[in-house]
Amino acid sequence: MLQLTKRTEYGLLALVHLAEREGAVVSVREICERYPLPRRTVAEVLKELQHAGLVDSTRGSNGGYTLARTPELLTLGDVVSALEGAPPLTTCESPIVLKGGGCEVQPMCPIKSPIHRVRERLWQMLEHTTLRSLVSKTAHVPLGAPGAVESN
Amino acid sequence: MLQLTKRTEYGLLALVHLAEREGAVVSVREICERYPLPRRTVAEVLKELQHAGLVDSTRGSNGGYTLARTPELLTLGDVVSALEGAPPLTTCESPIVLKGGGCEVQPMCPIKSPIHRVRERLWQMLEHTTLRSLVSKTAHVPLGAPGAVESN
DNA sequence: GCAAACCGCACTCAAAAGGTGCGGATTCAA
DNA sequence: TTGAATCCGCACCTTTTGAGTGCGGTTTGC
Ligand code: SF4
Ligand code: SF4
Repeated sequence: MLQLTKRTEYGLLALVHLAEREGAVVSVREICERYPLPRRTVAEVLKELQHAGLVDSTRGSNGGYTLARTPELLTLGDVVSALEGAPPLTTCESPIVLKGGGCEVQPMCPIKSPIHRVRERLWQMLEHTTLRSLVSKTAHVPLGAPGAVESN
Repeated sequence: MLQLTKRTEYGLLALVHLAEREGAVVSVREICERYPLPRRTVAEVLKELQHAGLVDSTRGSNGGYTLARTPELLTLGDVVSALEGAPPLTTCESPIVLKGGGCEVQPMCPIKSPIHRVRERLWQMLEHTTLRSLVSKTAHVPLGAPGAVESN
């Protein structure tokens, strides 16, 4: 399904919050007080982002995460790539799996090449969308609004 | 996962074949002799495409499917839309589901708007890719190549 | 009448996504 | 020193989605 995973959304939200608090060490708890997200899963995602080198972690009592680069150098593509792998878009062209022998149609596939082209474009779009552009557009939203949601 | 479903690929392959045999009534059997695909599932897909008005069906002994429009007017977007619904890209912005009450973050979501923008772009790409462009690029491939695949 | 094709529903099976349990290590601060 | 807060790592479970099939029916041409 042509859709981003929830994990990716969580990651983006977390990164946006990290960017807003530029430089500060931010705990998962704080992120989940800002947005009504499952704490544990967000932690999972942050861990993956740290593995991918997008954020740095500080352990201990006042620990948390910080951006590893400036928001200008952090793209949507980086996040997607870190959390979902490069977008294959088709079953073949996937650098990861290729299990089960791959697609039988491949040698005669007429749609492989055109779809590959679409994939490249999509990827370019993602890589040209920086975290900065996500933050700036919402820097003026009211922060104090009590959402009053109950999930976790 | 940012990926097209196999059903969509099957649909595209079928449509390409229909386009190649312009106007002719083509049976599912013939498509599956051309490409090594699970016959039954392709039939399922064709049925969906017919429901969406992309192909016409003819019943009976010499029955099969034909394109409902010319390849120039049939876009990748039409196919994806028919088989997967419009690409939501995010959990919200999905015109179909919205079950479970939708996303709790929505009222304060900083990434909704930018991602929506990406989605629009993607959608435009898909809608500007016609079936014709898929066919023409492979009109010269050798058709008699015996792939020698065993599935189905 | 028979065979070939589409029609329609519902059902199973497998994979992916989403989320959690639990114990451990690290740091800070009282 | 003690304890609370935080990240760490692995494995596990549950829900959702995707892929494919069973089976009987209807339509059409020979
Ligand atoms: S070879 Fe063609 S049909 Fe097979 S996975 Fe790639 S694009 Fe899809
Ligand atoms: S509101 Fe934001 S977090 Fe929620 S589904 Fe939409 S984009 Fe994702």
